[in-house]
Amino acid sequence: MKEADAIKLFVGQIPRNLEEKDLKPIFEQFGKIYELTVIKDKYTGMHKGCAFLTYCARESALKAQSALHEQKTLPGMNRPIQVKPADSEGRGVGLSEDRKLFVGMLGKQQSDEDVRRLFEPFGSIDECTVLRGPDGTSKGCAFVKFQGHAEAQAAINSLHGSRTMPGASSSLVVKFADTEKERGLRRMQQVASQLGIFSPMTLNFPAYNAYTQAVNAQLVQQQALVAQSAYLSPVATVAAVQMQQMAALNANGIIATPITPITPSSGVNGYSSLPAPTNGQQATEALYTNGIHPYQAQSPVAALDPLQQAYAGMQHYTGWSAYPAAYGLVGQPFPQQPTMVAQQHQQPQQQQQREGPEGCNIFIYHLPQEFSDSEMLQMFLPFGNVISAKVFVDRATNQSKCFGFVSFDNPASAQAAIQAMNGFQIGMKRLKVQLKRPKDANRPY
DNA sequence: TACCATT
Repeated sequence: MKEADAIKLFVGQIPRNLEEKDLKPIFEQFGKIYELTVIKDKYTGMHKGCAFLTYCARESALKAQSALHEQKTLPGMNRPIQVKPADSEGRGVGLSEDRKLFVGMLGKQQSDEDVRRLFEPFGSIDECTVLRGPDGTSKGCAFVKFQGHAEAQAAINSLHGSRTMPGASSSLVVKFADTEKERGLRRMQQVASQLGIFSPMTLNFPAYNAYTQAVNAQLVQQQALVAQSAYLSPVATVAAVQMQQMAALNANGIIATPITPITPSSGVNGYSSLPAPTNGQQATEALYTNGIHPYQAQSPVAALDPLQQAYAGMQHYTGWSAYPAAYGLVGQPFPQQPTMVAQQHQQPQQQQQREGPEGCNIFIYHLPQEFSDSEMLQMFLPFGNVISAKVFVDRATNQSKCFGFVSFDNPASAQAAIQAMNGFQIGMKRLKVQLKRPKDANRPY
């Protein structure tokens, strides 16, 4: 079926709305395709914007690479498509991890070529890309991949901090790019800052002892929940913990006050009788000062996958663990254990825009710009079985329109989600969460 | 002060 020396290609810069069937015509003009797979998130099934492509013939792969790589830009993308042998094909060349550099503090006007010239003296460059925003302006940083680790290290040694580029606010940064684990962590931190939660490392507030004690007590419960749900799915676990924390913080005005008041179920954990910290930072610091976090050495989390470990890791750094106070605090009965992710684990495919029965579908507005299907899904997973989660995207720019729909398989979940999340403040905005209007609602007859 | 996308 395929030649013994066939090459598996990695294809990058694919719009997330294109599936295999859409991509096939683009690639089959270079030969018969043996396999074409869009890369999706293992747990959520979300399109990652790239794919693997194997032609039956080696020659077809070479033709496709030379015709397409960096040559053509797919609609909605701001960089040309990437077509090159997958990392797994690398013979002799080391993993990209230890030879790929992140370069920061570049001038906004520096191009790929400018950066390449700067790094050329240190060795052969495989890849050199300035990162750009949706409007095409440089983010002032780039990736530079050398063929070997030593060359990359040499570039760091002589270039890092060596000069200040025109227009840059400080001297050139040259370091190894984040590993996958670090990227996960960084994403979590972004979400954390979206929610107005800050690193305890940067703050120095006095500890809240009573609060800290209460939180400490809750940690036991939290560990139990984590242990339980770990059997379902790591993401579901994380989502559940995260959402309970968020919802509870929200309910207590620690990071936000919902427009729709949530009545704390009093006395579930005795929390309501404790002095509430006036803001998230104090809570964070209090916990951190005592060195408490829910994922100690013996925690059941120890054996979980990298994604979850990334979350667990973040708790060390960002003090996310400072917000567990919350258990049982959400007025709304806490949603049944989410199972959608676990199911999807077997069948990650065709997560189309399914709609639930009337009363099961909710409309969410004022989503953060950077929330995609995946983030919104995670946000609502804890309220029940999610049938679909769709953020609407501008077709021209591929940018979120900041609203979307989530469908559950039962009305109670939808109500729980509305109750807990309507008015939830994120940054300067509050989520609007309400039942989706039935299709024919506004039609006269 | 930013980290694209590798099953």
